Amino acid sequence: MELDLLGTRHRTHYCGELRSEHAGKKVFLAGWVARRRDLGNLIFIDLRDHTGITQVVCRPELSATAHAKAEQVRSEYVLGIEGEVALRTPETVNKELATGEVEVVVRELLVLNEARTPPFPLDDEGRTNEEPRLRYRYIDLRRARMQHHLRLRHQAGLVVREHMTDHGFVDVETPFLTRSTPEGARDYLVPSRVHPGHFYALPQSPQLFKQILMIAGFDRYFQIVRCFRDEDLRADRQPEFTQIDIEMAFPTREELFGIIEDLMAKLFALIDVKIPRPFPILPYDEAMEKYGSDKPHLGFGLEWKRVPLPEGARGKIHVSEPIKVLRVPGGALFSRSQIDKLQEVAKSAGADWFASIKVAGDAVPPLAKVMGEEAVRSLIASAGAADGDLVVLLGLKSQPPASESSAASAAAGQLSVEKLRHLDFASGDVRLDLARKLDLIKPGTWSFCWVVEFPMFEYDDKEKRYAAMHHPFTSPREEDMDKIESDPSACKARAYDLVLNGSEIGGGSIRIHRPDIQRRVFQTLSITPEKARERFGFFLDALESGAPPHGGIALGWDRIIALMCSETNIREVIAFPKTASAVDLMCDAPGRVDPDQLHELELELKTAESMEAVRARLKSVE
RNA sequence: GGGGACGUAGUUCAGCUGGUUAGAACGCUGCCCUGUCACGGCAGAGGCCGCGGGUUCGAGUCCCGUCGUCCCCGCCA
Repeated sequence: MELDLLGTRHRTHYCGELRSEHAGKKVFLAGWVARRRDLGNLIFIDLRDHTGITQVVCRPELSATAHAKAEQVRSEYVLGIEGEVALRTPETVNKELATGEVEVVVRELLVLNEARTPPFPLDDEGRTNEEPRLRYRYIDLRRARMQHHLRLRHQAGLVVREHMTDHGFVDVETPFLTRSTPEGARDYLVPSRVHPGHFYALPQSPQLFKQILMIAGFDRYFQIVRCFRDEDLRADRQPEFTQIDIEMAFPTREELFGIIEDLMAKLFALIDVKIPRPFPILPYDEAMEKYGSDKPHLGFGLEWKRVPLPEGARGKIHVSEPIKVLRVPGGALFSRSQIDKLQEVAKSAGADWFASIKVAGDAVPPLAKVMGEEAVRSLIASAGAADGDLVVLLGLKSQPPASESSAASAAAGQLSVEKLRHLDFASGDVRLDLARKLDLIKPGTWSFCWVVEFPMFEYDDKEKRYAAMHHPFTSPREEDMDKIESDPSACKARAYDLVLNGSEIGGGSIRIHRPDIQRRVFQTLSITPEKARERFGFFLDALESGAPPHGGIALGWDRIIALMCSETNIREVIAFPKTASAVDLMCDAPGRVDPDQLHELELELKTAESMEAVRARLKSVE
């Protein structure tokens, strides 16, 4: 159809703005056709923009041209409407609509653009699958929900910038084209045309840059920054994601926590949530014991305890110590099959020994037959269970000792650090499963906490070496400095995570600012001085140039916004996200490139076919 | 890299132990309709049942492979 030109006309109001007090006003609206109801000689059009919907009415007696055009109009056409705001008669008021007391009577209708029939309905309340939504993201983003999420994200960004600025933090941009540092996640590489055979890497985080900014005397830095990781995706992980990157010189942990807690309070005020402060601070080991997680959900009870086997049970069951006990209030009412299912969860979580005790009056639990009544009673007592409760027991089986008295077998009865962590994590899975089954996770709960005192090092069984649990620039606690070499497993880090409702939304640490300590940490991590120089030489030089004590944190922006929007998937708060296989369905990235481009970069593809050819040649040589 | 779920009309789905011409709702197209707002009425169009192979007299349905989407583990702050 023939399209109209906007000319010099300008919009006087948004589609969600008009109220009864505008009655009689001449207005010009612009927007998309959400719906058209053609009653013959009377046509209603719901005109939509990001603010809402206004009903416009076309009558042939007022404008035959406008009415004729309105007959041709279809969903998602772009219209300009000139007309008069009219009060609706009481019986035609639409209470569902903010603008429902009025309508715009059309004098002139401009069809500014046509539109293809939408590939899916826009008012589907989330029923459309993600694949078509991502392919036609420009349609999907027109929905009120997506508009809300991205606009809230914008507002939240303003809060961050204002808050950080008020506290003396300076927004400094750091490079996207940087150097590959093969610690941690896989890098996205960018070939250099000017330096053939050399590659930039996209930053996994601006970690070293922000530390260097501290050395450079910026004192306090922040950035809302994109980071890149070439790892497999999840509901809460994208190959490119955004973090609020923060670093400060001469920090105390408490000061940083205060700044971040204030920030969180301001952010959640945007969704009318008042969050209690200060946030609880949990040492890592306590979080692992009680909640079986390094990102515990504190929005409900159910706390595990590590306990030794009761005296009487030793030798009767072959389980390493400690075991874990949990009181489930009211759990004595669990059915046999409910308990069986719990056991399945425990086993698939990695706890190979599971038992439960129903506490019901004087009834003797079956477990007493195995370990004796005394032992059972002592376990009930350790769990703090009372009548009507269920006590859940979790453990890892031990090999029956070969000879009673050998020191080796005594040690076999005790869990190693790694095994204990394994058992703790299993208990955490069971706890979350119970919470879901007992419906303990209430919507509207905003349970923040800090987890602190993470282990500095983690022993990697496969690589036979220690790895940094946070990253290699994290400082050990001052009182643990002597353990860097002597007892790495016991060395705690000055690292902290921010957790909300069982989701990790931030992590950081006080950094190493002294080159001597950095060298010692590298050594424990089996990073030779040569390797350290090759990878981080520039940074080590900077550390030797007057690095102040410093530390910071990075907040997972996508996750925070998703939580604020009550979304479980961060793709819902990212305008143009990628699928689980890191594909952009809308623009079909990644894609092949022109051979000329490759030639310019002096790159050559080893296609599957050419690899086959190479293999065949090797075989013929043998 | 591994495990699980799914893939049928534009969309969301149904399709039984394999059986004749693959359905529904919404959407779409045309006609009718002056107070609708999920408008209504009548008529209609629309399908490589993801793709390839196999089993079978016969496959949307069973088997194998492959591709895609989602979730989880590994991996990753």
